[in-house]
Amino acid sequence: MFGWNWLISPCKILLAMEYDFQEIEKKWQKRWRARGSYKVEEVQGKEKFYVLDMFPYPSGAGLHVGHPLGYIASDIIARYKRHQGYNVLHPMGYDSFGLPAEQYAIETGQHPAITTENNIARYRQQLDQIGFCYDWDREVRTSEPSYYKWTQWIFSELFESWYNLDTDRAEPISSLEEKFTTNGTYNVNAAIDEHWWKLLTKEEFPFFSEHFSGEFTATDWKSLTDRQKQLILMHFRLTYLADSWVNWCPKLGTVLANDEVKDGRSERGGHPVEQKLMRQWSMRITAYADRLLRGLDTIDWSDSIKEIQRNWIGRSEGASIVFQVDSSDATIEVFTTRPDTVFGVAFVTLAPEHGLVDAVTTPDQKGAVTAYVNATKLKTERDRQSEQKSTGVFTGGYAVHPLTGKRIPIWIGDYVLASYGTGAVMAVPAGDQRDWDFAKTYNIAFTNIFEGVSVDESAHTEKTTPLRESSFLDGTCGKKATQLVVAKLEELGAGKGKVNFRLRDAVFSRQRYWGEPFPIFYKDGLPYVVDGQQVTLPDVDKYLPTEDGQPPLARAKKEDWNVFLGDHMEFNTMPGWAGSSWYFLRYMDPKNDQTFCAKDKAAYWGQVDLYMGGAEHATGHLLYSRFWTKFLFDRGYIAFDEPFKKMVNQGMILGRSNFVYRVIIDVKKVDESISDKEEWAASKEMEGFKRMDWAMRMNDTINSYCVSKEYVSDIEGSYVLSEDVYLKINQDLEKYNLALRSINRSLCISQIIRPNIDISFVDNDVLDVDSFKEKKIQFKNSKFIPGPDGKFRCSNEVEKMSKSKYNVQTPDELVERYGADTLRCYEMFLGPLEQHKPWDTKGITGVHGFLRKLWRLMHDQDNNLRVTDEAASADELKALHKTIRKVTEDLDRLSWNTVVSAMMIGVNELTDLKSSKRSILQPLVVLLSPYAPHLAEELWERLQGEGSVMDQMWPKWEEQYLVEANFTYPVSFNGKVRFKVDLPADMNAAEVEKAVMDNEKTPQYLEGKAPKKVIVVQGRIVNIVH
RNA sequence: GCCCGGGUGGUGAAAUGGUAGACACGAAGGACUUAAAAUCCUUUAGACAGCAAUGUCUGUGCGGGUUCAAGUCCCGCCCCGGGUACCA
Repeated sequence: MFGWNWLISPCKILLAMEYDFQEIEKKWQKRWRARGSYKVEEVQGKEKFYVLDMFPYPSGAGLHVGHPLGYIASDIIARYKRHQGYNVLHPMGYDSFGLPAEQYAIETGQHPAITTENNIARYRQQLDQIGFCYDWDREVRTSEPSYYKWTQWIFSELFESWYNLDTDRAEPISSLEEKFTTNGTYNVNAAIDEHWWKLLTKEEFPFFSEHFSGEFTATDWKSLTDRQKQLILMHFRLTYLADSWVNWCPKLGTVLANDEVKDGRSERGGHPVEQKLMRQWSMRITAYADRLLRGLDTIDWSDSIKEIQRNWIGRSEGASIVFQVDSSDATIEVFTTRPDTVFGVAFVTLAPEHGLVDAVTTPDQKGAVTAYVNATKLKTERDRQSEQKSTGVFTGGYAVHPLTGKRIPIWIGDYVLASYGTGAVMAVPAGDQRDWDFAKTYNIAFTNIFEGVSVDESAHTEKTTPLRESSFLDGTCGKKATQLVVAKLEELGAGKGKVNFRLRDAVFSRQRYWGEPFPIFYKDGLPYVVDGQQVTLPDVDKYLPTEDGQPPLARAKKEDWNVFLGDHMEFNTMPGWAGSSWYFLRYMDPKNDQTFCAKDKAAYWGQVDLYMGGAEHATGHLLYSRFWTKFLFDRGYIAFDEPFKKMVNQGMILGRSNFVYRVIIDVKKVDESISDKEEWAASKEMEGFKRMDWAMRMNDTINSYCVSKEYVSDIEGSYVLSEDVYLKINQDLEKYNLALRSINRSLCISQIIRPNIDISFVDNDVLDVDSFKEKKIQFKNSKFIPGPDGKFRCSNEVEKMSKSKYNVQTPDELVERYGADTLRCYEMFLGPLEQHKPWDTKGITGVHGFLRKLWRLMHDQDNNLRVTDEAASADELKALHKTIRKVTEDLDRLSWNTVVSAMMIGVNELTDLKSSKRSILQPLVVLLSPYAPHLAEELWERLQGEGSVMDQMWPKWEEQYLVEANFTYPVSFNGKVRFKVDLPADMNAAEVEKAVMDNEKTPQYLEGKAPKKVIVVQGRIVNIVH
C-alpha cells in the first residue's frame, strides 16, 4: 500500500517461518466460530459475571483505534473471569437509531435502515478481527422492531404508572384510581407538579371553582367523565404529555434534552438552541431525584462521574416562601436556600417568562416591561449567559413581605431563570452577590442584616454571622435561624421548608424519523396507548418535517401505518436514550417475544458487574438507565434497582497529527518581480537564506520557478517545507529579526499554511513524498524540500482523532501489520486505562517483539516446537510464579497496563533461562490468553494442552516457589541509602540490626556518632538514625 | 468562579509511606550479515570527581509541614485536562 510494500513482502517470508500471526488469527477465529466457543447459557449454581461495553452507534466512519480500547479491556476481564470459573456474560450490540443515518437519508433518500445495516456490517467485520469473545447470538439492535417493541412497552408501563411518595416507589395507575374512587385525593401523596391543578382548563372543568386547589372527594371523582378523569390522570403519570419549556434547535428541527445542550448549543453540530413552549412527552425522572442521589453511594463508579451526577441532580435545601402581591389575590412563590435572611429582602425578582409579569405590571411601567420581555425573548440562552451584567426592569408592582408586612418592589431580571425553582427569587442584597449587584446597578436600597460586617463593597455570604435588623432572628444565625423562620412561616401559612432539585423532567419527544415510534394514538386530542399490537416505523416519502412544521412521521398516510387508531398516531419519535436505557437487560434474554426479559434470566444475570464506557454519558445515558432500572424494580420486573454495579471509564485516545509547511507563491507577484529579481535576491532577507546549505537549494528552486513561465502559471505550484527546513529557516532568519511568515513581500509568498497531512503516508514523522504526491493531487506540482539528511520530516501535534484532521488510525491497518493480539496488548500497554493519551504507534514494535519472543521461547530456529517434559528448575518456577502473582493481582485491581510489563518480564527471564519445560510454558500460555487469545490458543494446541486454552483454570501462584533464601537490605542512614547487605530472609529484626551494626561499612557513615534509633522493617529496609 | 482529575527521564510510563524511573519506545555504540531486515549485547535522569572500578551531590510542578523514612499523607500556591455555572 503506502510505501511499505517493499518492506512487507520480504518480511512476510521470514515471518511465515516463525510467528505467523495472520495465519494463526484467521485459523482460530474460524474455529471458535464453528465451535460456538463464546456461546453463553444460564447455568444454575454456577456463579455469573456480567461484563458489558457501552454499545456503539454504528457510524459510517467505522472504528478507529480509540473505540476498541474499552472493548479490549473488558474482553480481557471477561476471559480472565472465565478462566476463574465464572459463567461470563459478555455481549455486544448496536445503538442503531440516531441522527447521522437520518441526515444521510435526507441528503440521499436512502432509507436509514439500509445505511444502518451497512455500517453495522462494517463494524462487525472490524470487531471480529480483533478477536472479542462476544456471544453474538445475543446481539441487540435498538432499531429492530423486535427490540423496540419492548422499549415501547416500557414507555407504556411508565404511562400506566404514578409515583407514590408514601411508599416511595412507582405503582400502577390503577392503584391511584382506586384511591380516587374510595377517598378522592385524601391521602394521595404523589410526585407531581406542585400546581398541576392550575393547568386544568375552565372549559374542561367548568364546575371547579376559583378556589379549587387540586383536592377532590371520591364523589367528585365518580362524577367526572372518562375524558375528565384522563385529563387529571395525565398529571400523575410517570410519562406525561405537557406543555413545557423545551430546548428547541431550529437547525436540527427537533427538541433536545438538557444533556444534549452544551453552552446553549446542540451537542451534535453546535447549532443554536432556543427556549420554546411545546406540547411534548416528558419523563418524570424528578420523582426519582432523591433515590438517584442516594443510589450513588451504593455503586462503585468513579468519584468524578458520581460528582457530575450529584451536581446535575442538584439537591438544595431551603424554604419556599409566599409573597402576596399588594392589593391583589395573586401570590409569588419563591425558593430560597437562605430563609434565615428573609428580613433582608429588598425586592422580588421574576424571570421575564414568569406567569405573573403581566398581572403585577402597572400601566405606566407597561411599555418598559414589554420592551424588556421582548428583548429577552430574542436572545438565545447562550447570549443571556454570556452577558456579564444582570439587567432588569421595575414592574411598578409591589409584594407584601410575609413577616414584616412591608411593601417590596417587584422587578424582572434575566438573572432569574424560569426553569429553576419557581422562576422567582426574593432578593437579599446583603447576603447574595447577584442580588447585591442588581441592587447596585438599579440603585435599590437595602438593609444590612449582618452583625458586625460591612456590605458596602460586596454581599456577605457567610452563614455563621449573627443576624441583626431581623426581628425575632436577631443574634441567631445559620441552622438555628432557619429553623425559627421556617416554623414561623409555616405557622402563618406563608411558606415551608422545601428541598429543591436542579434536575428537570426529561423531554421524551423528538421531531425526527429514525427513532422508536410511540405506541400512542390520539382521539379528540387525548393520547391513548395502543393495546395488543406493536406500532412499527412507517415508511415516508421524505425524511423532512411537513410544510406546516409537523414531524416527518406526519407524512405517513393512514395506510402506511401498520396500526392506525383514533384520529391520528403520535408523530414524534423517542430520543436516542430510550433504547439504551435498558439494553443491558435485553442481552440476558434477547430473543424473548413474550416479555422484555424473563424474570428468571434477569434474576440469574442480575446487575452488570463491570461496565466499561466513556465518561461523556454521565448526565445522559448513565442517569436515564438508572432511572428506568429503578422503575422496573419498583414495578417488580427485576430484583435490583441499580444497573451497573461497577463502572470504569476509559480515557480518550487522542490522535497524533502531522503537518507540513506549505509556501504558496503569489503568481502575480512573481510576474511583476521577475524584472527586479536581482533586487530581491540581493535583499537582506535573501542574505539569511543564502547562509543555509539547503536554503541554497531553495534559492535555486525559487529562481528556476521564477524563470519557468509555464510553472508559474500553474496555481497548484508551491513549496512544501519539512519541519527541519522550516525551523532552520526561521532560526537563521531570527538573526535578522525576521520570521518566514514576514518575508512574504520580497519572496512573492502569498501565504504560508500548515495543512494536516494524512498520517497514512507518514512513518515515524517521515513523509513518503512520492506516494503522497501521487495520491493527493493538490500537492502534485508542489516542490517538497526535505531536511539535510534527505528525509522529509513532518511536525506533529496531539489532538482529537477525527477524519478532518487526517489523523485517524484504524485498527485494521495495525491488525494487518502486527496482528490483533499485538494490537490488544499494545492498547493496554499504553498506560492507565482511565487516562487520556495520545496514540502513537512507535511503541507497538516492542509489544509485537514480546509476542515474537514468546514464540521463539517455545520454538527452535526451524520453527519446531522445543518443549520437554523435564522437571522445572527452581529459577524457572520462581519466574513463572512471580508472573502468575503479578498478573493475577494486577488484573484483580484492573491495572491492565502493568500486566503486559509483568508478562514481558516473565518471558524475558524464561528466555534467559532458556526454559523449555512444558510445566512452565503451559501456565504461562494461560496467563497470556486474555491478552493474546489467538496466539495463546495456537501455543496451547502446540503444547498438546487439552481442550481450549480459554477454558483452562487460572493458574495459582505458590509462595513456596517465591521465597528467597536471602534478602538484600538497603541500609540507610538518616533516610539516605548508603550500602546494601545480603542477609538471610528469615532473619528476625534484632538479628538484622546486629548484622547491620556489625557491618564494616557502618562506622564510616555513623561519623563517630552513636545511633539514636535503628529501624528494621523485615524484608524491606534498615534505617539508622544518628 | 465552583467541583473533580492530573503534573515523575527525550517519549509512553512503573512504584500499596520503605532502594524513584520497573517494562517498553527512541537514541548511541557493538555483534551477526555483501547489505538490509530480523535477532542479540552494552549504555541511556542530571551534575561533579576519577584512568578506572567507583564515589559524592541534586532530582517526582513550586513553597512549607508530618514522619526514622514522602512521588505517595497534610497545608498553601502554580500549571494542564475535564465537568459545571446568574441554580436563588
